[in-house]
Amino acid sequence: MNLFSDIRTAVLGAIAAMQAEGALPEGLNTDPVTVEPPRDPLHGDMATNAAMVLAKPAGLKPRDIAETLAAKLADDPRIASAEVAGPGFLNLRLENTVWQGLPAAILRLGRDYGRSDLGAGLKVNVEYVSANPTGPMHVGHARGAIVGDAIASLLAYAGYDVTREYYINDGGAQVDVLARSVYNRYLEAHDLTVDWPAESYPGEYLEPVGEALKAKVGDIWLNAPEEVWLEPVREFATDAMMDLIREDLAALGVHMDHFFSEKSLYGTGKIEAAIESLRAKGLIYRGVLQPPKGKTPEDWEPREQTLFKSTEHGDDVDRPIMKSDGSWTYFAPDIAYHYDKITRGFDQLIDIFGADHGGYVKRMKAAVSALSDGRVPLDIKLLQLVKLYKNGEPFKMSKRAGTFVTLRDVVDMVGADAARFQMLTRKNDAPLDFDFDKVVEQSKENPIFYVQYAHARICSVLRKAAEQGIDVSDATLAAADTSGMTHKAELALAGKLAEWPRLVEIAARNHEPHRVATYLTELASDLHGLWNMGNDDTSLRFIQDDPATSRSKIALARAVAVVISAGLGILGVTPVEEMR
RNA sequence: GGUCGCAUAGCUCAGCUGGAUAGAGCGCUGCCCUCCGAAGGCAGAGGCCUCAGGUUCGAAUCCUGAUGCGACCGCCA
Repeated sequence: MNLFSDIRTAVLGAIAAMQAEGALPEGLNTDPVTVEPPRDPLHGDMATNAAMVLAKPAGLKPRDIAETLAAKLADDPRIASAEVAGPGFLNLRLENTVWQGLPAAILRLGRDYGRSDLGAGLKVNVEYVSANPTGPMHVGHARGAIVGDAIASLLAYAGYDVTREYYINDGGAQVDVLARSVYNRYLEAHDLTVDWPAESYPGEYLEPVGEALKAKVGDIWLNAPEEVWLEPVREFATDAMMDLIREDLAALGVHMDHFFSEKSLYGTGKIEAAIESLRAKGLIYRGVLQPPKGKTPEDWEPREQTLFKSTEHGDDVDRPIMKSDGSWTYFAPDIAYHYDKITRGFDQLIDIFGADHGGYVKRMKAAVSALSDGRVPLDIKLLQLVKLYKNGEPFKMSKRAGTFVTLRDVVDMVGADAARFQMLTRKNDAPLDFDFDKVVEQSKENPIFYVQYAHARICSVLRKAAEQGIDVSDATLAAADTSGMTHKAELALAGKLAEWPRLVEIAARNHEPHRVATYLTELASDLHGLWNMGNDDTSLRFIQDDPATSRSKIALARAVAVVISAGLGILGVTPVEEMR
């Protein structure tokens, strides 16, 4: 249920009635008609721009349309008044009964209040994290994991059929480097001394992998040439790394539906098939690229390569898909991977990348556009850096100094809930400050605490009421008589709850889960405000002398808790019932 | 040089995909617990929404350009 769309439907009905009477021409596009909360509550409960957006196509004055529309809408039993204001706004005031009925409706629906059919079951693939399987994940990966996961949850809540996917970069040269590093650890496990080349992963986390390899194969590869062991060690090592990564993700509460191996694209004809698909559209050719404008690399020399004509789909230059030695560039498997997603029937694709991959957005979008003939939209979210702080001081990461912060470190230090909420308080294209002390601080400065505190306070009221023998089950609360709910603070809180389904749709449409965090903070603020009003005006306290009145007050509070719980659920944060 | 992103209160940031007098937290000033959790709340002060054009009934929001900051820039993923 969504009060804003309900009223919008009423507005559209009134417009249709005016058309039937000849007061408005037929065939008007009503898509731009919105019903939204006015910025200033004094203007009413809801405002519509209908008269203003219809004025021009209808050839009429906005205020004239608004006057007629207002008269029609005033007949709606839910609408108390409709007033024309400003350049042609129509300010609507709803009957108190509408707000009074909201808590019961929310309690009946539970956390499903706010669910939307916006997605209409469309299949969406959200690809995120996709860290190279060469070591433990660091804080940057954590942001990607959390944001991707929250987008996936948000879209699922908004009615999309969502698949969470991880692309394992196990096909490139870096996994060979990993394999050699693990082989070194394997040699060390046999008490041999080894040389570490510059290109290697000397981290201690590979020691147990070397030990495990020794335990598995014994000494059979000690003197074997690389051709013999490279392939099996690579597989052994990447499996071990993926186990590590899966554990790290689980610690954050992230669970993928599908892991897609880049390696599975090689030698299976999948890359060739994807490229053939492009070739069939006339988008593959042999050619020589110009050097990048303004910055010619020292060793630049013209080379003929196999190119993808990405410029036909919005890119700035065509992109190489095959190196001059005939092997694929990294772009080729990326094309094949996205081709695979398209052929699996996804209607929309979302990729979560680090900001350092910004240069690949256009070519990737071009590839998806070409492969799907423009049918499948690809949205790429670029995540800015996470800046770490400790006690307000910048915290520099350094592998050598031993202050390299892994994803697991973050979870161990602040917990998955605090980490998740904090990472979701900023939009993706803004850098994020992450202070290890502030995210666990118990004060209103810390939004996660502030929201949790509101939820805990409500739970506290429910416990207290139950102790006094008041039945606070949702079913009983939903049946409470809320006709006494007339104070403007209570009605305003109900109004905030009415915005939840609308906010879900806006956030989902934009793939912006941070809006949920922002909304929850506002909702918590309203709850705290009402709570404190109870200090001066005892009639606003949730628990009253009379059980029936108590139930009607508690119904509103409980509805707030339900929405907080639903919102936190989307963010992957567990609502707490008491602060300790 | 090119591409992309960002620019809003002293600081950190929201701002509903174009709406009315631009919001919150911190910091500053002054208040509120005999009362469900004060771990909270209320009020005040604080703005050229970087700048210049444009689009229209209307712009912090969309377009163009400028300035500043950041990321990236042909066989590395």
